Formats: sequence, C-alpha cells, structure tokens
Amino acid sequence: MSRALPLSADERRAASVQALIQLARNADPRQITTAAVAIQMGVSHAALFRHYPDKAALWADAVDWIEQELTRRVEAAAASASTPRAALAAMFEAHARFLADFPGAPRLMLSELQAAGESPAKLRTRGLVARYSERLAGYVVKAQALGELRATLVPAMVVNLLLGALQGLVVQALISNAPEQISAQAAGVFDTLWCGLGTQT
Amino acid sequence: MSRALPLSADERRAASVQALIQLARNADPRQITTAAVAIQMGVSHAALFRHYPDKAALWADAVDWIEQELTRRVEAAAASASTPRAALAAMFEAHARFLADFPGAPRLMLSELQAAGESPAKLRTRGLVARYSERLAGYVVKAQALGELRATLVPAMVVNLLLGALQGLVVQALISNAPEQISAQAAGVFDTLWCGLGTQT
DNA sequence: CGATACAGAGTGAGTATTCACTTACTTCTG
DNA sequence: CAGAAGTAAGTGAATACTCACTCTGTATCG
Repeated sequence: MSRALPLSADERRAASVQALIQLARNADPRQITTAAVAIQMGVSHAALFRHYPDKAALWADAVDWIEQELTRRVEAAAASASTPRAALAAMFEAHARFLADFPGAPRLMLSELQAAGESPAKLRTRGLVARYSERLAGYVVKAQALGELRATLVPAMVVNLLLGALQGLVVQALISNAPEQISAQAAGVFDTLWCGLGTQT
Repeated sequence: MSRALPLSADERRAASVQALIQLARNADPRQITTAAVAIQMGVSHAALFRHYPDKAALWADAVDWIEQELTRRVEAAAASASTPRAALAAMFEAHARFLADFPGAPRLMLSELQAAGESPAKLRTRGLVARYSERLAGYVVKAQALGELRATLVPAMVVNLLLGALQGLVVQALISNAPEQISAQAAGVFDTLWCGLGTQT
C-alpha cells in the first residue's frame, strides 16, 4: 500500500470525522469499525490511533462537529427571519437540509442514544439535544408572546413535536433509503404541523 | 450451573423473544449477544441454537412478535371508536401504551432500520411499517371523507406526522430514560397535532 | 402398574473470526 | 536532524456458532 501524504494532526482529525460521517450514511455507526474508518480515509488502521486515544474519542469528536455545523446553519437561517414564526420555519428547513446533506449525522446521534452505558459521544449527544431544544424553546416563547403560536401550549411539547416531525422524516428516509426527500418535504410538514390536521372549528 | 427445565420448542422460542425484548430495553439490540439472551433466559448459550438456526432468525422472530402484539392492541383500540378521528386518537394512544410497555420494541426496530445490508429482521421491520402505515392511511382517508380532517392533506404525510410524533416521544424517552412518559404524554401530543401549533386565523 | 426405550431439550468445551488497540520501526518535513 | 506522521505485524478479548454428550418426560410393553 502506498504511503499516505502526511497531514497536520488537525486536518487529519477533521478528515477522520468526515470519513466516519460518510460511512454512517450507510451503516449503523456503532457497527462501524475503526479499520473501516481508516480505509475510508486512505490511511492505515494504526494511523488513526496516532490522533485519537481510542475509538470513543473519534465518535465524540464527530458529535461535536455535528453540533457546530448544525448550529451554524440554523443560526444563519434564524437570523434572516423577521418574526419568531418565520424563524422557526427557517430553522426547521435548515435543519432538514442539514439532515439531507449529512444523513450519517442523525444516524450517529440516534445510534449513540440507543447504546447502553455512558459513552462520551452519548453524553455529548444528550447535551446537543438539550442545548438545541433550549434554543428552539426560546423562539416558541417569543412566538407565543407575539400571538403567533397558541399560548396554552407547553413550549417543551412544541419543541418535541418539531423535532419529532424531523425524526419522522429521518425514519421515512431510512426506510426508503432516500435522504434527499427529507429536505424536499420539510416545508410542507412544517405548515401542516402549524395549521393542524383537523378542519377548523 | 443447574440444568434448565425443558420447555417445548414453541415455549422456548417465545421465551427467547421476550428475553431479547427485555434486554433491548437497556441496550442497542444489534449489540446484544446471543450469550446475553441465553443468560437472560436461564439457559446455556448452546441451547439457543437448538431453536434458531442463527442469531438473525431470533431477531426476525422478535420483529414478528412485535407486529402481532402491536396490531392486536391497535385493532382493539380502533374497534371501540365511533368515528375515524376517534379511531386515530385511540390507535395513537394504544401505540404509545405499547411503546411504553415494551421500550425494547421501538429500539429493536430502529436499530434494524439503521443497520447496513438486508437482514431478515430489517426486511420484516420495513414490512411492518408499510402495513401499519397503510392501516393508518385508511382511517385518514375516512376522516377526510367525513370532513373531520382537512381534505387537502396528503394521507401519507399525515401518517408520517403521526408516526413522527410517536418517534419524538420515543427519542425523548431515550434521552431521559423514562419510557413511561411516552404513554402519559400521548393524548396531549395527539390533540396538539390535530389542532395545530398556530393561533386560529 | 413398573421397567424400558426413545425423542428432543439442554450442556460444557471448544473453534474460527473479528475487533480495538499496541509495538517497533520507517519516512517525511521544517 | 528532531519530531511529527505513517506503517506492518502483531495481541488479547469477545463473539457467533459447533460438537459430542447428558438429562428428562412420555409412551409402550410385559
């Protein structure tokens, strides 16, 4: 095997995370082997362990990257919206776009949440969800204050429905193996969620 | 180790499935070992392979059991409802109750859907979701015909929102490690979904 | 009704394979 | 030339599955 070009440690770590997320597109992340990640990067198995103390550290690093990238995109979307409702809609769509662009990301998080024990990646995933929910809840409260969103609703439940709807799209994509549809259907799902299923009474 | 009392093959298979679903309550099902299932049943590792040709067959059997039990409960709930909307509400709550009673069930299905390749259990899970969605869609169409549900909505999306909302509850339970809350919050979630998030316009 | 033969459930002790991680060494770059 | 990045070739632990054997409930027969 020809020797890989040396990269800086930072670059190599970034490449490792991308390799893992790429592999997670088609495989259960807990089942992905460190050897598979190394091959995906075009590097020997041993090279991986020069940059990470163990497998768990790489997986944790990947969750960190997910949080950074998701937050960056969702912030940008929210910033360009004029009302809380528009912000929630824009965040929903930006989130969906992220999930469609990196289908490995939700799979990795879901997989960590399913795992027994308390891996670093699982702890970070829980933190990510908590911080993200908090952020959404802020907009929900603002929307309620402006009379855009029914005031009787508990913000935590609203957040849960929004994230649940995205989850539903992810699971549907998992079944049909077509991640791009997540983004395509997002706007329609958000509107339906906002307006309700029932006929107006 | 004292020898286990012999059971009929049918009883032993049923016990195996229950053991797996119990273990799946706290661990990622793909990570559960056949040895762990055997211990959970109070039987030797080798005994398991007297009843199943391989690991995949037991996992597939568990998915079959899930479909039977879920269908039985949801059918019963729908039967006692007078309108399609009431039927959908009752099914939603029965489904939530099932998920709360057997938290290992959604974890097992999710885990199979995440896996690469085409395991028997994954194929069955896909079939289960397809059949279940079909069943729900039937009630959605009836509700639309009776004017209970907005006629402009695509049934498949409505089904997706309903299942997504349940998924959201499952993920929330995964994070807080409290499966019983799935059932407790189900009715509120269904009503919110039905009435919509936004203020009436 | 007691002895016996048999089917089939259960078992302990493996085996081959896979996996995370290590060690001892090589090559590249500043 | 020093130190960082890379590699080949391991190691021990875990895991799915097998094999040759043992126990037990039941049906039959004298």
